Amino acid sequence: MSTNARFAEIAALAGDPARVGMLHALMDGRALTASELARVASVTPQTASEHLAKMAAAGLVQVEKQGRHRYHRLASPAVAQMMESIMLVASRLDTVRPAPVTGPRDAALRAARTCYDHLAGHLGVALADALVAGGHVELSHDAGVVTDAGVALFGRIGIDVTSFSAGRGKTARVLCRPCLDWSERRSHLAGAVATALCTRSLEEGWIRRIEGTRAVTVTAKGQRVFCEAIGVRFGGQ
Amino acid sequence: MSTNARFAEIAALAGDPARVGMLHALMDGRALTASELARVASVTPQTASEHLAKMAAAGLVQVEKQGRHRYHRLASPAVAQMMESIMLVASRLDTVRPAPVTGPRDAALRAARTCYDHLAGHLGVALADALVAGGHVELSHDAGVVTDAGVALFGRIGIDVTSFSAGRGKTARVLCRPCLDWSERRSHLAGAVATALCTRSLEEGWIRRIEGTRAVTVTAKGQRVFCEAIGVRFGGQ
DNA sequence: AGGGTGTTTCGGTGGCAACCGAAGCATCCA
DNA sequence: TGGATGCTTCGGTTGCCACCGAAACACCCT
Repeated sequence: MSTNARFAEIAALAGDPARVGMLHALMDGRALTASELARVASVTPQTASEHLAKMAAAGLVQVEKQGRHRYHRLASPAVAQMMESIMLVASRLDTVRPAPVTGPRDAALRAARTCYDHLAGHLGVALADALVAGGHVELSHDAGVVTDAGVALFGRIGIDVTSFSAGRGKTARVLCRPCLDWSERRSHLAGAVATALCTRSLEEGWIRRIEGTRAVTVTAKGQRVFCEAIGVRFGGQ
Repeated sequence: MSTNARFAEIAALAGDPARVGMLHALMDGRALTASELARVASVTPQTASEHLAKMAAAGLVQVEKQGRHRYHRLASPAVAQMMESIMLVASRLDTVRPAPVTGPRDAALRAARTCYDHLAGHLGVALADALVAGGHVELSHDAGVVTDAGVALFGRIGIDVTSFSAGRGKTARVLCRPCLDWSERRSHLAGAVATALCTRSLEEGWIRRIEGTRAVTVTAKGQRVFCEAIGVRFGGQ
């Protein structure tokens, strides 16, 4: 198959509303069953099955059999990044937004959500802002670095930045990248450090997943930690 | 329109072989006429017109009228980055490649090409390798920085790295990002510095565009400069 | 004005793919 | 072993869309 055709195949797969629903639901990195995905996409199980078979064949999702369930997950971080980049174009930075009808569910998503393996939404942007303001991270349009002060800060909340790049020598500090947030229209942090921060936040109960969505809530403990350790200012403070 | 539907719309537009051909041809950042795009996509002008109208309406391409020609270009760098990320997924890093039938035209593309605004292909990867090997750039999976030695090197070939981040203060060195090369399967450089390098290379005649494609050739002068200033080793040396 | 070229609009056709109902497998449980 | 549940395969229908020929439109040149 030619390069062009293969490209079109992938994009076309991502171009169906039902499949978009499924892929979107998988964007938090978890593995979901076929019926769960059928539900989020609002199609019957048969139809979902076809979609999933196609996406699996094309290498967009991976399937894992477990008893009578079949768990599906995104095949690779590259797929998640592709979704992000399409979302970015779809959010049309250049045009005025036509009355974004945001339901309550949407509001939670905009407030805080996982973006495959890191934090996004208002929370994600606030964290990035605080880290930059505190001199712990330096961000440009294209890349980001963790400063020495940042290494110390992450160490204080239990994240060993240097461990991520063992053996890489000098690149120890080059561990994050900006990721344009589709709801906030500003950069939040992605990359190894951001992944670690997200993972640790879930482990420590600083944030909690809202069942069935990518949205998360910040717990009271989380607010304290994010405020005191990182300097995030939440609404009203 | 809901977020999901808009996402699907964009991806579906990118999911047609003819449109892929056109978008691909626009990936070097130039603006092409409708008939040129019809030719590269192997469709009649009427069909191309429809495709272009749709893509323009969706915000994928921008149209500029000039006399009886209509020049089309990618609407934004975000679109180019979306294309790149889809290409990456389409190249399937995880599977064995099924006999990549590479014609001579493909060979030129693989050797050296522009990737929207920077250099890719064998040349792009060789440049990135040389810069990393020389300690001028540090790259990780997610980000890259130009070292002090790198700032000096770019200065010697007429690129003032510090000028790119005027007013940004500390982020002066954070100016590049890795971009996985679909033909080489390794990272080349993207970002502001890479853009400047590409632009300057064209200006100074170190590389020359091959008419009608994204491919470029390295001139004798270019070989000398890339070798002596940056330390790139070309085949046979 | 008139011919030539680049581009779009219109109408019609063909093919593909998303969808569902029904039936068939696979797996777990009693 | 029989029945429930999760999932897939099959067959048939429907609707959409890519495509082209023909014709109209826009612009340039002489």
